[in-house]
Amino acid sequence: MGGERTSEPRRQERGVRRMESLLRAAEDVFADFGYDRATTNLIAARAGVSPGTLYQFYRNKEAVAEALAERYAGEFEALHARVFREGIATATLSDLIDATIDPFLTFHRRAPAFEALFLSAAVSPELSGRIQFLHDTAASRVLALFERWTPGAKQDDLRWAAETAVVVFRGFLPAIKQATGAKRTRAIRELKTVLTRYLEPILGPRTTPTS
Amino acid sequence: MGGERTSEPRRQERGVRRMESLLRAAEDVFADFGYDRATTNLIAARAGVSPGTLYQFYRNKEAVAEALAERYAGEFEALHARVFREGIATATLSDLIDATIDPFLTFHRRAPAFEALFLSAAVSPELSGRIQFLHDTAASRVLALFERWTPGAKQDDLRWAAETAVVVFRGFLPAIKQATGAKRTRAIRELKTVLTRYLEPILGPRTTPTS
Amino acid sequence: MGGERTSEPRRQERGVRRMESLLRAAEDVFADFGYDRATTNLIAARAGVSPGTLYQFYRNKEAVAEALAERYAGEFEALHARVFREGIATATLSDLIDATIDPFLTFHRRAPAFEALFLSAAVSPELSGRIQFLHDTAASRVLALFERWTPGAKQDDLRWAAETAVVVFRGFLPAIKQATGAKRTRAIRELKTVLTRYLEPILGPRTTPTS
Amino acid sequence: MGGERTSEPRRQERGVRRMESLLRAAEDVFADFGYDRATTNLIAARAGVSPGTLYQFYRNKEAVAEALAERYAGEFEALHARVFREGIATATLSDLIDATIDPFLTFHRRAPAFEALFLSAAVSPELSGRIQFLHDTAASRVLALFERWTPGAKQDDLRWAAETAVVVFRGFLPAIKQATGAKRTRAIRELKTVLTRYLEPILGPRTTPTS
DNA sequence: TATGAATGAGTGTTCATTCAT
DNA sequence: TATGAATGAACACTCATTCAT
Repeated sequence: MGGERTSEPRRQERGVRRMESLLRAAEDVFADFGYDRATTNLIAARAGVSPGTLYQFYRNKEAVAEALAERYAGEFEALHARVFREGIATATLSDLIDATIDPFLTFHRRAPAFEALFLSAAVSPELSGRIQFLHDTAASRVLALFERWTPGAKQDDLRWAAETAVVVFRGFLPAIKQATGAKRTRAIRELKTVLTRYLEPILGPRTTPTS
Repeated sequence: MGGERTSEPRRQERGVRRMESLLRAAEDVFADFGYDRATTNLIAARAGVSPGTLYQFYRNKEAVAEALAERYAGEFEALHARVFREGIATATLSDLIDATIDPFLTFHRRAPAFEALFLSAAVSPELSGRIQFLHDTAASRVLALFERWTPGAKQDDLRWAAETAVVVFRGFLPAIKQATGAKRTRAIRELKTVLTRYLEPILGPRTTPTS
Repeated sequence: MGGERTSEPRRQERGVRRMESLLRAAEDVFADFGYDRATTNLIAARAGVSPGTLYQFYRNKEAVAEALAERYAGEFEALHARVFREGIATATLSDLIDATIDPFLTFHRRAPAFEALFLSAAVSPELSGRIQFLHDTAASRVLALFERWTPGAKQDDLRWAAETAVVVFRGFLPAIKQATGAKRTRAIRELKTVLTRYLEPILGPRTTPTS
Repeated sequence: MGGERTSEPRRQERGVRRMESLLRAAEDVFADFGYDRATTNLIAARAGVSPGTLYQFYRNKEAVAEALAERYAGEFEALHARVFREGIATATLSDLIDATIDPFLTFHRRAPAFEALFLSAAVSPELSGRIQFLHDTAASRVLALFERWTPGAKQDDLRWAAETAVVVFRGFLPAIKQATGAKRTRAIRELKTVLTRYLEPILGPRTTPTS
């Protein structure tokens, strides 16, 4: 009886581990080849299982991508929650930008397939929707941050500033990911410079957040 | 005599027209589906010919993409030559940015497959090389422009400024392409604002170019 | 335990059976059409499977041909080892020729695609190399046989005699394969007569092999 | 009027020249690639004309091969007529073999596509028939020669001797074509030795032809 | 649940042949 | 007659997906 009981969770556990390893494999493969050129067989092989097994856990290739996207979205969300939490206390705009940019750069370094998934637009309505959602989420979080930072500003200007900040950040990602060492450092510095100079006139240099 | 003369070229003309129509079809298809999901049969069909005809003019799918990329590169180059010509005479940095950005936005609107070709890195070494080349070309042209504009500045700073300007521009492209009407206008304005504010401290607000 | 043991191999067994049936089908098709005109789809169909299945076991058409050639080469080698074994004890040259020719005729009757594969030179470097190797192997085996039979003879003469014997044998194959019944018997007799009369002055009519 | 008259033949002349150059090109291509891998476009290109032109003179690929085969057959026939003419006056069997073999070796060296055409059996009933016909013609010519040489012999034995001689000759061709220099000479010598030793008991060493 | 064999529609590509000029 | 563009039916091969075990 006890054996029966424990065997069930054990199976689920194994299943979870399988899904985990498949997802990791998919991450590798999507990152290396992009969504289109990635094959489910290759993902399965890299996870050390047979093609059939992959389809036991994911309905199809798209579902694998979506599961990965979901995970990314979750981590992204958690990161947002952490980074944009109410009590973000920085003295200067420059500090604010540092505090915001750096965690996201780390995130992107640890999510190698993020670009591959959220760039190949034509994948699926599901995914296309999700990328838009992520972008909007990011923008509205940034907007909220801006609002807290500069309470009196015009909503519309702040909205565009937030949108722009996100666009600039995303635009820099490829250049930053591709660079290493000193070049990477410099590229990041330029990104922050761009944002600082753009945002300063809008947000003010050292306005203190209200809360 | 005239008949003789025109009879020979007429055939080549037909071929040239076919290549043109195939390239236009390829532009459509690549723009709609991306390189990977585009099929040669679909390109041929959209050009109104059979698959074999495509292969009479292009060795394979990659060759079609490369021909299109070549054309884009040529137009890009011509645009560069025009935009970054020596005597670019603008009073203010803002004007300079207008004079530079606008033609490129027009170009990108008229080259719908540009992104599709120059984004899917894994297409071919040929193409991967070309994208890097285009980027470098753009950056060095911008650098030359900056040098003429601000003769005294530190080379390295200008180089990074140029690089960054190109990165920012490219980063904005998707957002601008996707927007229409007032949103598009505003997006472009934000792009220019970003660039202006970023470059002003480096180039000075209204330094006159030497030549 | 036994169940465990057999359950794993059962899958491999199925695969092995498939490879076998594919190879047999390929043998038919290559024999009927030659390498060039044989199609992988036809081979798959004759094996009762879909095209994809063939490619699960063989990388491409050439690989199918090579697998078949490999098998032939193996059987050929085994036959050689058997026919040209040390203690070949025949009283007369005629007997020797009988003992040598007959098994090879049997082999060639049972290897219908042998000619198709080893004749169409342009198949692949792999195959082209193999045919030369087979020929050389045959010739050197025959040479060794001759040397044992006629220890005192001049090496060079024996080498050419061996080469010639192989050439004559191969030359007769098409005529023999095409003939049936009495004609076949007679053709074989003529082949043996040709060889006997050619070799007698070189090897001597009834020299006994030393070992 | 005279102009009209001469223009007609001139056209035919040009046509004949075209057919000639096409045939020569086909000979090259068939020799290099074999019938199957040869393409009509390549033949046309090597003849310096367009594909369409080829089809103006030959109904299809097979017809090109047949025309070439026809030419070969004609030359072959002429060669036969010359070699096997009534008054062949040689003192010894060895001389007879020399007088017969050598011209045919020359012929085969000058007809590079002969093997390619007459080996790929599966080409067409036309061609398959022709190869059989050529073989039979050769055999019967040889038979006639043998009959003149040895009037008293048994028809059936002579017929098989003739058939065998042809088979042996054909069997040696690849080996001889592939060899050069001293090896070629030796290979030819072995061929002649094989034939001499085989035929001597049947034809007698120096029987004089009756006529 | 896991395997890996099996499927088959679809992709890029070729090439004998036709056709408009 | 000559051209070379055009055709389209194959063909080799792939890969997402299913299925028997």
